[in-house]
Amino acid sequence: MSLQDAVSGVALWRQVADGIERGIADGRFAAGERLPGETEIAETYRVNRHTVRRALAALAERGLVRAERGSGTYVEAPRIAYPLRSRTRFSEIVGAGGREPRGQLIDASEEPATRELAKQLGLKTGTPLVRIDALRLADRTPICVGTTWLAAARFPDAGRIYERVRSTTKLLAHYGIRDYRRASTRVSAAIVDAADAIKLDLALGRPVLVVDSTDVHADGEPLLTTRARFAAERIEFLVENG
Amino acid sequence: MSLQDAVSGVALWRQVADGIERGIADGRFAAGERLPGETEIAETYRVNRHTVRRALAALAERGLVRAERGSGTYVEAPRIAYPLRSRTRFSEIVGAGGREPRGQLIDASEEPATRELAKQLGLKTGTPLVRIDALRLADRTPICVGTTWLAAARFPDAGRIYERVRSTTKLLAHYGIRDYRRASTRVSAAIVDAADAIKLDLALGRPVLVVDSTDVHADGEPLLTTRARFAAERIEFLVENG
DNA sequence: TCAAGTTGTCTACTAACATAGACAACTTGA
DNA sequence: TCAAGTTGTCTATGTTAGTAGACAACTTGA
Repeated sequence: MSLQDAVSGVALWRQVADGIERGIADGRFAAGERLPGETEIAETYRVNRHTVRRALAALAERGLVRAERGSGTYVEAPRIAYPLRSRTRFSEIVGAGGREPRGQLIDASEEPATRELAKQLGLKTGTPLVRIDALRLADRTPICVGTTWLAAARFPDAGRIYERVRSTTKLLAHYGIRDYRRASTRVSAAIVDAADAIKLDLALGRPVLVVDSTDVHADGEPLLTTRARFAAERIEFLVENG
Repeated sequence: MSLQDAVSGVALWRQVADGIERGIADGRFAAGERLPGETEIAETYRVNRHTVRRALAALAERGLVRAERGSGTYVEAPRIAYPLRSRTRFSEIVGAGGREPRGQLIDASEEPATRELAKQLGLKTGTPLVRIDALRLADRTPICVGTTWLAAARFPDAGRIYERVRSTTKLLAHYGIRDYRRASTRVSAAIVDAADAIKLDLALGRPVLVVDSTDVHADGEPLLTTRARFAAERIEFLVENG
């Protein structure tokens, strides 16, 4: 056969499911449209019809398709466009798409800075940091989980304050900071880990877009650094070019 | 157990391999460093040692780790930073990292514009386009495959010319275009498809960063549009912020 | 030298994956 | 109404993934 020799470690039905999902994501199968029949899909992927059924069942459980007995299987879903700008606000993007943005604090804690975090924030390794884990949703769909670190000494009680204001901008405003900007943004992709998969309601093995960013004060002082993981199947980034 | 109930369709050993790879990518395991012992990894992931061995074997085959009998398993690899700018040149980025950039034409053909491509290029659906598929490597490691479309009427023989000059900039220069800029860039993530997996020497099921971009003339006329797929495990994007 | 800890190899068993074929239940359009 | 095409369910069987335990081969440091 053609698929199974190429891959290892990923079940055939899963590969078929991913293939169909890619078709939905890139528009080959439009929302509302009928997918090819199970027999036809089985032929194109050169697998048994039962394998295709399993793939479709998995997609159906995630709400991407819906099977109708005697008729066919139909597509259900879209993707949100997310501009990467200096002052992009999550709520504005989601709101612009006619969806209701929501934020949710998962956890706030203190932990010492790793070498990497310390470098980002211009601190010494081991400096106490406030770590804030938050989840962002559009309507009821989870979009991303973000982990933000701030110097505990500079921003005392940041966790509790964030819990109240639920916004980074408002959090900084609380400490008298009204002007700040994005100093760096790094985008990469990875496979979702177990903890994020649960929070994002994402099947394990799915890709996430990982965005590492650092915000600095107008005078250049590093304020906070964030690592956000976006469900790749629900979002795409728009990069602004001069 | 903890992993297998959460996921379905992805083999346990594969999940362990991905977990370790993530650790390498984000620096938890630095290059040259010794990984925890197989028994310890088995305990942390709550799987059998044989499963861990299979995961490590897969990573070893991809050149990410190297096992030394009696001693331990050691990390081998890094990631290239790739700035997303208006006038970023692949060769400059790779060259700056001390690696030798290479380009390679995979295929050049003609095909009619889909609705989507026509929109990007400001043409009518069905207009004949030249399609150029190219692979880019750093030293001997494949970094990305890119598909570029140009209007066949505006750029006659573009495929053959590209084959000779092996550069988009030089190709446009051939038609007298010396000033052009990036009009839009969209970044998303997906799972590599079978064809790209072979070209990129990537295991199926691995994530790719998908970059859709359109370049326009100084006067705003759309020139070409590209869909490039980057091996996520070998690259990360840097977004420049004002 | 030697004990402790490492990777490498073997056998054995259970559960999940994949194929194969048959037929029921239902929808659609002629 | 009815035939063709669809999804849903069942049984059966071989292959791959995962667990379990034992021991060999090798490295390291005391």
